[in-house]
Amino acid sequence: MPLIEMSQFIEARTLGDETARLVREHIVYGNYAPGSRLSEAEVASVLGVSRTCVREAFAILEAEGLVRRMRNRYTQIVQFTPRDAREVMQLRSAIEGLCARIVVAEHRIPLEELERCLAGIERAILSNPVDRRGYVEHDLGFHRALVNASGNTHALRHWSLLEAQIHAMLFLVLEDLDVTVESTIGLHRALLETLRGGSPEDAEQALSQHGLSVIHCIAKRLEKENVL
Amino acid sequence: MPLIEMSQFIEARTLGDETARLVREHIVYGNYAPGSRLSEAEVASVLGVSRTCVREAFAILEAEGLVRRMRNRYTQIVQFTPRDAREVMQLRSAIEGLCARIVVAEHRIPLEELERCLAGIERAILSNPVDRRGYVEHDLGFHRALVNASGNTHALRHWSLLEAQIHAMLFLVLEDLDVTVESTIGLHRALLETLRGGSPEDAEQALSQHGLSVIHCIAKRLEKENVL
DNA sequence: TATGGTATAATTGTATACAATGGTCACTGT
DNA sequence: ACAGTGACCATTGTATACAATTATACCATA
Repeated sequence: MPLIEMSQFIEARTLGDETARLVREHIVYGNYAPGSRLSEAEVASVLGVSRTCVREAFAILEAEGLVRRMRNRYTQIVQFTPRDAREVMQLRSAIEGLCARIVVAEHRIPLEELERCLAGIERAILSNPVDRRGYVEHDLGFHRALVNASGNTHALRHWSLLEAQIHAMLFLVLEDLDVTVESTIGLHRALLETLRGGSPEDAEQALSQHGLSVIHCIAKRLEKENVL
Repeated sequence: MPLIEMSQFIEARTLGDETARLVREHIVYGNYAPGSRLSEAEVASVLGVSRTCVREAFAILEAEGLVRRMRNRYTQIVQFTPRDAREVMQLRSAIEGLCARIVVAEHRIPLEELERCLAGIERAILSNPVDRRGYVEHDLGFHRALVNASGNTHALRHWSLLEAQIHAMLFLVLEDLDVTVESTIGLHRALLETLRGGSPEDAEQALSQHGLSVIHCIAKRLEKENVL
């Protein structure tokens, strides 16, 4: 019996795609300050690729809403305003509400995966209450699992675009995030209970509310950020 | 008094952006058959630009979900399955529901604009009942006006991505669209009445349902399309 | 005939060269 | 001193050249 040809499953990537991925990582992890300018030549030399690939990457990232290319001038990291935070979180809530409804209606709740994310959140908070990075990852993982379980690939695509922006915003306000085991775990456990026991409409409402409830704290923090 | 400097307002575009725009037009108007392959060199020569710009355009269009680049092989127009239609319309419904709720809650219903779109729909159907192109444009215009009026620019961005895909799908099934003045105008008038008189929740529900109701007919038609 | 391998063509991927644009800054004239 | 001008520099925009990969056609062989 021949070995499975893995090459079919490993998606081929061009240097342009790979560059986009690397820069995207830097953006969502807050390594580039919002509003700062990226030079094509500099990124190219740092990554050891040609400017052509970097330009392709920038074009992709602009389509994803992570950078803005000022034609004939420069491209800069998008700087999220409190308004952006509100709008993005509203949109996210709508999508997650939709997916929650589907997931409950079609009995596709990914219980094990959600539990694993909850455990991850708990572990991240307990192991290092100061460093919120692990928390952010697992929290987003929880929601991603839900969206993914809905089976709506287009919803997942759009949610992923929002995730990158949310991730970037959260990493900006990491220090101000007041996450305690009780509140966060409590909130997510409540969500899980609604998913298990509630109607599709209950689930939609719950997820929608959950997303909206975070808007205030992020927006307020960004307010200060932008004043600086 | 000096003339207003228009150059500030006309957004600068690169050839890559412009190429993306042109190809996008062709896709959403159904000039390229779904699944057909686009050659970089051919597009470049037709438009009289270099392959570099075409590649940038393809990268953008892939990020928008309109083409798929098969690395080292070719890039092809995405072919929507009935499942895609369902997923896209579900997502669209969720976003429009959100925007309808906002618009009603914040008393920002763009009445004149919506009325103008309704008139446009009516005119398009009456003037040429066979050619549905005008109808599609004005129908989408109605919904775009609503999303736009919500003031949520991110919702508008994502909705626009969906619009392109929906536009492409509708132009595929134009002949099968059975739109009569009574049904279409009636449905949209009902929406308008709910927006004017109903609660934000009523509006959300109405818009959400409206979008979902069209899924069936599009999906069924695409089923046949894909069999061919 | 079917299979498989090789040379060749066609196409995409990447790098580089050159053009064009915008900004900086010294210089000039009032 | 200050506004305006122009040369220069840095950066982006575009085209072309070349490398790498994939597809095709043909021939040899079983």
